[in-house]
Amino acid sequence: MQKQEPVLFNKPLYQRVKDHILNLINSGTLRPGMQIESEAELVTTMGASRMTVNRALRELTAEGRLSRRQGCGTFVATRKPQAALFTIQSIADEIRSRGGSYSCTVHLLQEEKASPSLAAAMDLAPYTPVFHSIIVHKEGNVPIQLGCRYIRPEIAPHFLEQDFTQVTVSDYLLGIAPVTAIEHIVEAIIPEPWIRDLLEINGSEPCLALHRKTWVGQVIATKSTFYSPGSRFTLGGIFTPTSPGSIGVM
Amino acid sequence: MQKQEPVLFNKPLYQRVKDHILNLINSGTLRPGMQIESEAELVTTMGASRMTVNRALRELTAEGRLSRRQGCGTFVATRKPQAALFTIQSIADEIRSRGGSYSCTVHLLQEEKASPSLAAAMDLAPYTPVFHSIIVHKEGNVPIQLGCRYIRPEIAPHFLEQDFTQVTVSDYLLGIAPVTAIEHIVEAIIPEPWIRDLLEINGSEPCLALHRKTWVGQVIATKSTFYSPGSRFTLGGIFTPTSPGSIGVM
DNA sequence: AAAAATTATTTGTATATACAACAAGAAGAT
DNA sequence: ATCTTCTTGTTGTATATACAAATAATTTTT
Repeated sequence: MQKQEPVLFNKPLYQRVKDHILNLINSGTLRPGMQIESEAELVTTMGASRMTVNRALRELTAEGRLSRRQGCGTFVATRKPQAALFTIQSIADEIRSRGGSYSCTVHLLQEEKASPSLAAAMDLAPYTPVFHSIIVHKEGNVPIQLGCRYIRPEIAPHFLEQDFTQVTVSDYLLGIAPVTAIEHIVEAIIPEPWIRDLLEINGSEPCLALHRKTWVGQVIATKSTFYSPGSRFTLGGIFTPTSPGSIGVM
Repeated sequence: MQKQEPVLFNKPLYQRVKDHILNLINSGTLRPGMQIESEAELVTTMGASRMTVNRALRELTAEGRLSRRQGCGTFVATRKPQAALFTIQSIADEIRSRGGSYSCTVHLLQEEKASPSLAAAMDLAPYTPVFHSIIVHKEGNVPIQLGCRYIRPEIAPHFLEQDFTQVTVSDYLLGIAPVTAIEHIVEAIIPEPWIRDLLEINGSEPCLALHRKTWVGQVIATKSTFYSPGSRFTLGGIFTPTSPGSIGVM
């Protein structure tokens, strides 16, 4: 006997509630900051139980589309464009999240005049002033990476006054400007002597260099990160179609 | 009179269940791929109801720490594997490693003459022949990413004869040529209609585009990958000074 | 009028229950 | 032996209920 085909194309109910809200947001009916129906109202309009509605709204909140306040209501999240799409994870968090003790040393933090080659890379006129920082990040006493940054001063006028042993450069910059694009180049190099010194490398071992250009509108910051030999990192990783978008960058 | 401070350090129960699992993972008691207690067992060991346990495990799954299969069990998600200096991880392995069924569709595989802009990006003379492929990768029936590649023919003369439903393009190319440098550019775009069609996107949701240039000596291949909305991936991640270097790239 | 207390609304968490869907193994039929 | 069917255990979803906690509006008191 043939088994009856259920043919249940229907998505789960909580997913239909999520789609319903997303449609209202994407179509512009619900705009950022506006309050949406309460759970109780959605229970009647969608014909779902409150727990199901609650799950839908909770997941949309975790995905950064909604913002909820107990006792107040549910609102369409104001999407700082990059906040929903980009989460740039700091090296400090990375180390602490695996139980290590993080510290860093600021070896240089000053204004310089851009060399012609740097100016070209940053779309500047030669000898324009730029901010330059060199910071070594450590896990315990072991140097992990060396960050060498050049930043256009107009983006962060008070850059030189910051205490980057307390707030990472990334965190500081991300609090100031919305990133619109990132470019990465990865290469294997023989580090120059000054890099070997700061990373406490003995011989002439090859190490990884990751060069990052960050666009903030048309303006540009560049960072070169040098990793101690034997370091590994992952470009690419897990991704799932249901989870919120995030990009972690060291 | 000062109001009495409630001092309620207790986290919610579902959070304590999450912490419990995370501790077992981080301490190494539970290793990637191992099966964890079933919901029913956690109900007894943690003293929570099944719905609460279910919520904890569901959120950990959404966060990429666990992998669940209906009827089978819950497993610690396998994160970064491998060694070698460069390990370019294929999307197929990525999907299979978390228990999904991988498939792909070759929508285009032909020789074309490079447009002036493409030729400039690839360091070619305009209208030089290049190989062009468009492939959609799916997990189950859900399109996950769309890969659009241009390749210099002299690198892979038999490119057009391959069956890329059996071997991924990445695997094929890596078997031929040693990569010497990679460049990534990540951006958020509103996908063009033909991309929306292939990724089965309804509205005009923004999706991530990852553009990769690959140097093989001086020669160049380019790939643009478009991710379905809501996808997340990680650029950067865990790195340890003791483990062999590896770079996974999708 | 201002402050305090109360009430109503809304979200946050937790439980018990139920059934569906899937996977793997066991038992039975061929 | 091999295939089929059944059973069992697992996760996935949905509901009704309950109480806690935060916020806003209202009422009462001073």
